[in-house]
Amino acid sequence: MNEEGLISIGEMARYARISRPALIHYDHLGLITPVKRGDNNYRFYSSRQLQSVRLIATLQDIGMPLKDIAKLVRHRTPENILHMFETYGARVERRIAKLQQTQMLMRTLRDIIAEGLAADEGRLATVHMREESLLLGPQIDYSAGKSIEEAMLEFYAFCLDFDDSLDLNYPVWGVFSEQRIKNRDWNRPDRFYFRMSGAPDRKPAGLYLVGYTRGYYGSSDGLYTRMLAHIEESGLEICGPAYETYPLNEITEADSNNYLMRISICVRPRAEARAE
Amino acid sequence: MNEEGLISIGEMARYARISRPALIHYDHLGLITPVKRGDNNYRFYSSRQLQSVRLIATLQDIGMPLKDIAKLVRHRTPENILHMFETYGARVERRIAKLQQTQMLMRTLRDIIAEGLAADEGRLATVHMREESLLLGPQIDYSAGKSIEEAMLEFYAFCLDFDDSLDLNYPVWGVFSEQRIKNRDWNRPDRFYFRMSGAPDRKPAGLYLVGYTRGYYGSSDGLYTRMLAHIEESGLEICGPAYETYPLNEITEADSNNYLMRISICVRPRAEARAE
DNA sequence: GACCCTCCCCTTAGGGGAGGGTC
DNA sequence: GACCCTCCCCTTAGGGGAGGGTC
Repeated sequence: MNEEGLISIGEMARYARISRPALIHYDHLGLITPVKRGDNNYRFYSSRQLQSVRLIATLQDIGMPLKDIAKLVRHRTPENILHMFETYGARVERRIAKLQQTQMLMRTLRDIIAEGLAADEGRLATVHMREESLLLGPQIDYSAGKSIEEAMLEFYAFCLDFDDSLDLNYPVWGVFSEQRIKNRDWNRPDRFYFRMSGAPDRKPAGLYLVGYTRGYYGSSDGLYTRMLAHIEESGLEICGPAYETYPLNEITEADSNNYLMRISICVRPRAEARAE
Repeated sequence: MNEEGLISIGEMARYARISRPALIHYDHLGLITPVKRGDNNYRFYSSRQLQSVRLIATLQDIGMPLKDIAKLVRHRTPENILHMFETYGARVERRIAKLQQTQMLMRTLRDIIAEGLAADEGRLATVHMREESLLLGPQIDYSAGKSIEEAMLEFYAFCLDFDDSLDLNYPVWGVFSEQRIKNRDWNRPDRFYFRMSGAPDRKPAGLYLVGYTRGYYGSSDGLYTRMLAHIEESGLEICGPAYETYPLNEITEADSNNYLMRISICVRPRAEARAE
């Protein structure tokens, strides 16, 4: 600080928490010009200018281009400033909502990946699973020779139809009906679904036989065969659909033969067994 | 969609909500390459790639540079992805907190400006004011010939000392002690303060005589003179400090002679009057 | 030694054509 | 007519020096 109570560019940078080059850039744009230049051409700012510098930095931080800031500063009136607060207040609101959505997404993906890492790949386990909320697509009609790729695209379109602001970030998985499993028709899901919190549909809580296997999408035959045998041997019976998920997929694996699939089949003790 | 269930770049752009040039850019960087090129050199993406495109777009949206995304995609493993979620989850958390702070700031500034616009500039009014939270600086010692500019800088330094993550966005205003007002020493506040919610100090609720005047910082003599006369005539007496604020200042006014100052002096009915 | 000045070159992530072919 | 391709030029907001002076 000099004897007039003015501060150098370095001091202003420190107080306002912006860089020295940024202040020089603002000066060049005429956004905020030091109140004085020394005989040595040094810039000197008044402490009153700190508030203006901070406002510029804050507006920039919430995404206002310097060009627009300059225009606003040139034509500043109470009305223009209030109008800007309204516009940008709404933008900041939306931005926060978006970031919170992204946090939800990251947590969901994290849980999915963690499950993949924790999977006991060799074993089949009968466990009680909690209810999950999911967005369930329509029944897929394969009669016209529709491919899985086509069906998946239709599912994406269905999701956008359901909520056109939906970000299609979540992995798409398949549901297989009891009938289809028993028919050993293991490569064509009945429906696709997203697992995401707040979705309208439910995977019911209950007993599921859970198994894991490695491989590219659709290489599930071996696992289904083992699971059906296990159901037979263990006195269980299928009592609902099977859900296929890929806890480890192209997001985490470079080698597509290394994707990790999980199948969970809804089961219960067999009728005869229960009658005993 | 073609017969293999693949989609064109335009379709991918629509589903993933990013621009066509952005997809081409991702392709050039090797970030996400279409599964196929047509004989006409058209790009064709598989529907499975939508998830990857969305992840890239989302990571970019939360501030990850494409270079880092490319590195992560090249070396993707469950562990690396989980680590990235942790790092960026924390960043998003901080970002949200910052944006919420900015919303608070915008609301406060909006209220201040709205007050300035609504001010009845000619009139003096005795009103009951609510408590306000503020950050009060130390008593200013003018004995060593300290200027107001210097004192204000010390106040800023004091604030950073109080909380070094404080953004100095809020306007700085002055408090004048009862003694100083009576001494007609109207140009040097006893303390500076910020008005901001959540601050530790208080402007007490109570009765205040409120007046407004236009002019540059410090041109308050005329208004104080009128206010003291009014207090005398109205059977009031001063019972606490005066608070000076500038509802309209360099933020909203290009002409510095047009700043709007508000003085609120803590008053009560005079003792003799009360005794009647 | 720490600061300040003025060039000047460089970067990121595409947007916007031009010029030409394709469904 | 709506899409797709490959250049190629342009933009925003400074960061990082070089080369030289100042407290």
